[in-house]
Amino acid sequence: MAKLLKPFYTGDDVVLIAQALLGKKLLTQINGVITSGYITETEAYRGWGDKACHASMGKKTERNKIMYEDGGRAYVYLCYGIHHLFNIVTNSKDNADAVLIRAIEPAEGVAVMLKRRNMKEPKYNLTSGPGSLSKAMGISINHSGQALIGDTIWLEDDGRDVPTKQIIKSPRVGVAYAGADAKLPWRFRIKGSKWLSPAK
DNA sequence: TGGCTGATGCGA
DNA sequence: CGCATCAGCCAA
Repeated sequence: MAKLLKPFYTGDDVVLIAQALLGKKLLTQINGVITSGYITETEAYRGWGDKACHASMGKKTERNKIMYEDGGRAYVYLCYGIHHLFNIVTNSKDNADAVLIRAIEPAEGVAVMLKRRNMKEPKYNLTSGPGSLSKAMGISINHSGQALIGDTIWLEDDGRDVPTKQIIKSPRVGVAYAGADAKLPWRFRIKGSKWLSPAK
């Protein structure tokens, strides 16, 4: 329905944006085929003062430089040499914030998603987990830097409301190396959804 | 529960 | 230039 536009992404509080993204619809159009799903799980990463962020303490590399651009772009990177993880860059230029999308609830194009994942029938793990959902949606590192305002990857507000009390807040996954920042409750999940990555 | 996987970005 | 690192998945 209503496509999310630039101002949504350029807000300066990535923790709020990460929560606002819950219930929003993520769509991709790859080779003319549309797949989509509703976001059920996110994590916030802040460039300034968050050691768990790729761009913490102003660290800038060939891979993460896209995080320093202004909001509304995709940041896709390869994890463990296998998994393509999809992030949404937020905030203004030189504020390297991003939201990692960890899980979605499939909507359109389920048959295509199954094919991409070599699965026969839909199971809850079809799109739960950041690597899984990228694969199901056809997102790869080739899309890193891609604007989210176009017609390849974009988000819509379909009117799904996620009240604050329905949001589970917990520490982020796999960031033990970040010291005290590992305890920040910046992982957000929709309470009761069956389409979440395994709780830890 | 552990093995696999390979680009990334360090230190040398 | 080489190798340790790693924000995960899948087959058992």
